[in-house]
Amino acid sequence: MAREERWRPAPSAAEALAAGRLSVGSVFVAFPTGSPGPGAAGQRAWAAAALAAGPAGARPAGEAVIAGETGAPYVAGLLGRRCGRLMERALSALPQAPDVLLVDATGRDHPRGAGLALHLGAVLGLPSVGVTARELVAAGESPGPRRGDRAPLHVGERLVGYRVRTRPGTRALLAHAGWRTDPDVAAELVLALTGRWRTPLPLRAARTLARAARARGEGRLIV
DNA sequence: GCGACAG
DNA sequence: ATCTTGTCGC
Repeated sequence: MAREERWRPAPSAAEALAAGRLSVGSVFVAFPTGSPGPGAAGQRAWAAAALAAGPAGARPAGEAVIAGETGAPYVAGLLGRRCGRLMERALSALPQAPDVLLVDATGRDHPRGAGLALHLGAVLGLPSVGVTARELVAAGESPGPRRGDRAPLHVGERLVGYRVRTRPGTRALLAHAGWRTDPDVAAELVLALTGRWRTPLPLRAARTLARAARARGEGRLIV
């Protein structure tokens, strides 16, 4: 594989979004309500992708929902085997490809340096950034209390991302460098897509879509 | 041996 | 991830 050039929105993620020159694709996988344990192989699952643009990603530009089965049981460090295919299918079903992927998974914070966010970007040929609530193998202090405060996350000596305070009074999120992105772009993008909510807007949209599909699939909702 | 362990 | 219980805020 040829060397991949670093990607970064110019002049900044926030300005590119505001100017309508940057679209973001996000995915979320929902699992059956009340299923016991961390998750088995061949389990029913619903994956939704959301395409967003505009300031803070507030403009919906497309969506896709698919149903399927998990490829493997949940094992920390092997999330791709469980959710990779589902996420790939949902993202590929979007009406158009986004400029960057925002994935609910780790990037370089991984035992082999390649979490699912990084994999998805490589497979789909798109820059990617990871967002999680906690680290896999990385370590770092927690950031200050104000929105925008950040603290570095390291795996050994290598900087792999940042803990980012996206909203005061809530737990910091982890922004992970992914495919063709570095830790600073990851943090910048996550901050540009948050404000009112702790979670980046496109990720929230995908989560809502996936859970609605699950509700329909479980017969809990009409429409 | 014990706890930790992305979603 | 999902669940549960409780609290705060719109």
